[in-house]
Amino acid sequence: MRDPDKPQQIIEAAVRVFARKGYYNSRVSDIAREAGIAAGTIYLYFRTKDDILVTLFRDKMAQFVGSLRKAIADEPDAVAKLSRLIRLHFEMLEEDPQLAEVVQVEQRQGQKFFRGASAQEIASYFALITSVLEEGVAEGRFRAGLPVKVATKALFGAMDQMATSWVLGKRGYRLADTADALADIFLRGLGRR
Amino acid sequence: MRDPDKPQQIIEAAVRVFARKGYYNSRVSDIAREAGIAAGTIYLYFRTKDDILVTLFRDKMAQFVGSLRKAIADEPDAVAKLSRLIRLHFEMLEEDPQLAEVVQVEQRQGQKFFRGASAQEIASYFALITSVLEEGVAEGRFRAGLPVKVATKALFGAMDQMATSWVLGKRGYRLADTADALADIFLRGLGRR
DNA sequence: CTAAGATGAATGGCGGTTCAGTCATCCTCC
DNA sequence: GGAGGATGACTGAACCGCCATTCATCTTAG
Repeated sequence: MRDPDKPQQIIEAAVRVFARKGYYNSRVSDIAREAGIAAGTIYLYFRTKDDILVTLFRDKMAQFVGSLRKAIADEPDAVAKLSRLIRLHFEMLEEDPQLAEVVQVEQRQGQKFFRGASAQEIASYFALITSVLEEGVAEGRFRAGLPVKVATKALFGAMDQMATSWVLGKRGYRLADTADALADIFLRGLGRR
Repeated sequence: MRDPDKPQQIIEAAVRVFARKGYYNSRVSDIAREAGIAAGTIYLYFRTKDDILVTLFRDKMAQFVGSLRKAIADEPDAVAKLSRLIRLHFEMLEEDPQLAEVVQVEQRQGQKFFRGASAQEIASYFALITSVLEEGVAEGRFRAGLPVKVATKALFGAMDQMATSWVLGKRGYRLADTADALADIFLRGLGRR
């Protein structure tokens, strides 16, 4: 009789609370109140407070990468795929500003985040980008001998920084409006000629 | 009679301790022991534990940007400046792996870091990059109409991600060896043609 | 001798976690 | 069909370990 989507509700509540106050300033009891349950109940579904953050990130990230993967599959070539990927990355963050706040600013809690459970989810995003780049090289749309690993990290880092700046700037402009400019830099940077 | 470089010693000790155990797993008493002083002494020089982290970052970052600024001033044009900046950024991190660990992984403790005292130091690094890009446009070495703000964030983000990946990968290769590949991507991406 | 720096044991409070008790729901048996 | 019992999700007040910070005391330089 355990509510099967209570964990989900707790996670959604946690996103709102973390976005508002930051992870370390949030009390487990705050999350409980936001979710309309008692503090103790959270421990029926999550082992620790950290576990909430980790699960939150895993879920959201898996969803994020899944959507991206599906969406770019439609595109005809690597150039189109890359443009679409950048634009979609930005659009998805814009659609859920609270999640964006948490992911960009709160999520990166030291070793826990970077070396911990989240590493795999990031790796799968890297793999997605890498596959697009390799496809582009195979198609001859990106230059032969492109250092794919470097380019993957560079692109991810660039998108990530764009997103972080946007969040820190109180989202005072449309992030997706910068997608073309960023794509342009990278397409030139990766292309032949 | 206050030792004028005791704060510096405490900071250096903190770098070592934070690099080893992470910020949140480090006790103030650990830092004291590492510095060879009593825990209470730290509070003669720093208001709180957070203050140590913030000061650490401010000092190191100001130094970092200062060195970069000085070094690239020698270079003849924006292309050379950009290449030099990327290489130097990487070399400086490689020279002090413990500091790199702290800056890349431990430093980004949520709101404190991003919105707090460190923001200004990052802004000054952004300003440095922006000035190089604008110079490049003025020289005609980068294309006219280059979206300088986007390019600044993209380049910073790319370097930052390269550094983070390198730290997380246990520094199993030479970071500076990737500088040319990264510079290449950006110089093509920003250039004319 | 004095004053300022240094010490480190003691403190306080904070907040994650626990767990004894409550209650709603479902089952069983007369 | 309803009374009583069993189940287990849920509650939230209390606990307790932790550790940053303090301060009475000591040390040392001048």
